[in-house]
Amino acid sequence: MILPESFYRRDTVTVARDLLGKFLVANGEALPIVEVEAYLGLEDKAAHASRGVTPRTQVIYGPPGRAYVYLIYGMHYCLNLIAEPDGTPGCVLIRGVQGVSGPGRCTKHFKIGARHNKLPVFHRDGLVQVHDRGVRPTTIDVTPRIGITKSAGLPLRFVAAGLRY
DNA sequence: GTCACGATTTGT
DNA sequence: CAAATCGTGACG
Repeated sequence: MILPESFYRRDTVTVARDLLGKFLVANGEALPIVEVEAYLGLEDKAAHASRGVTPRTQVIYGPPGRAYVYLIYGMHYCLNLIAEPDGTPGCVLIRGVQGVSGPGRCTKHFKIGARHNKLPVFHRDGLVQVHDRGVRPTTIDVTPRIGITKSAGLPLRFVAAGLRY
């Protein structure tokens, strides 16, 4: 089933952990999420939302269950899912799905780009969806986030060590 | 308008 | 280790 909007209306870390094992569906393909990172609000200097509300970060402050897609280094897209209630910032970076490692490779694989930004992921006919197929991670590894300089070291990266179908 | 920079990936 | 490549945000 498609995860409802309420799934995302929780604290960012909880959403991040619960996203492991859920299926990312786009471009006619479905693969389980195996690696994510949580990005918080003003106190998290590595998060785009830490600069406050701007045209770009507005979606992160908006209602949950939307996609936040942005271009990084002028050549790769990163997919995030908005968490927390409307008005509270927080999002989860999809770093990897089964067989595909790296946020840039992930979006490339699913052909996700700028046109997906701000789209809800809980709609039946949406371009991007997230499904629950009853798959759960066997264990979850927790580590610092990758590729950041600010707020480095925080244990906000979550990796599914295995998947139990 | 101008400018420095980045939640990456790939090749040397 | 360095290049590729461009939207965003800060500043004037």
